[in-house]
Amino acid sequence: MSVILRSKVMYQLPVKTAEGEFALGYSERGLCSLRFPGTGAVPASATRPPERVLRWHASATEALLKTLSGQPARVMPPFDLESGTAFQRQVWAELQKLSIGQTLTYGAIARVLGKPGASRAVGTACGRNPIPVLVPCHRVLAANNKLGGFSGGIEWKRALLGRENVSVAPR
DNA sequence: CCCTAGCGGTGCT
DNA sequence: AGCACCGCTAGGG
Repeated sequence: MSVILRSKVMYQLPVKTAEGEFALGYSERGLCSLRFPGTGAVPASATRPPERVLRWHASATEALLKTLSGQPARVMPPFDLESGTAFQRQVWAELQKLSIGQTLTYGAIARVLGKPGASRAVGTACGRNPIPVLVPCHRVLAANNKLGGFSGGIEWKRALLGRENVSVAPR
């Protein structure tokens, strides 16, 4: 009777910011995706989302604006991260423990998970994070204070960290 | 700086 | 089952 549900995006709603329009996706369980500006138009919902989703979106909007400005989010919507593998969800859970300006390395997360050789796999899992910014994969750096990668575009990572006053090694 | 070997999880054949 | 792909890392030149 237990079934692994793919987190289906049922509603997509926009968030207008100074940096452009983000697209937030919601399943029946909560926020399940965040797309950066310029990654495709936000499709208009055929039907008006239920109140519950609108409340989630209000929380997510505030949290996103706060995080983009380098301030702690006061509220968060529920996250639906069930689409991930067990390993990915463990990594994403570690990301959620990081507050503004707090960073870890890929290797450190691997060690925390008891898999010290899995730093590269941690990087891949970060890259699959469906809710960047709010699940702060941008706070994971490579060894020696280097920037590492970012699926949403390395300039976004640099900007997000800069807003949080995190200094990163040049090159 | 560069290059290389080794690494683990994932997804596609 | 095999294999290529990766947001990595440590070590060496």
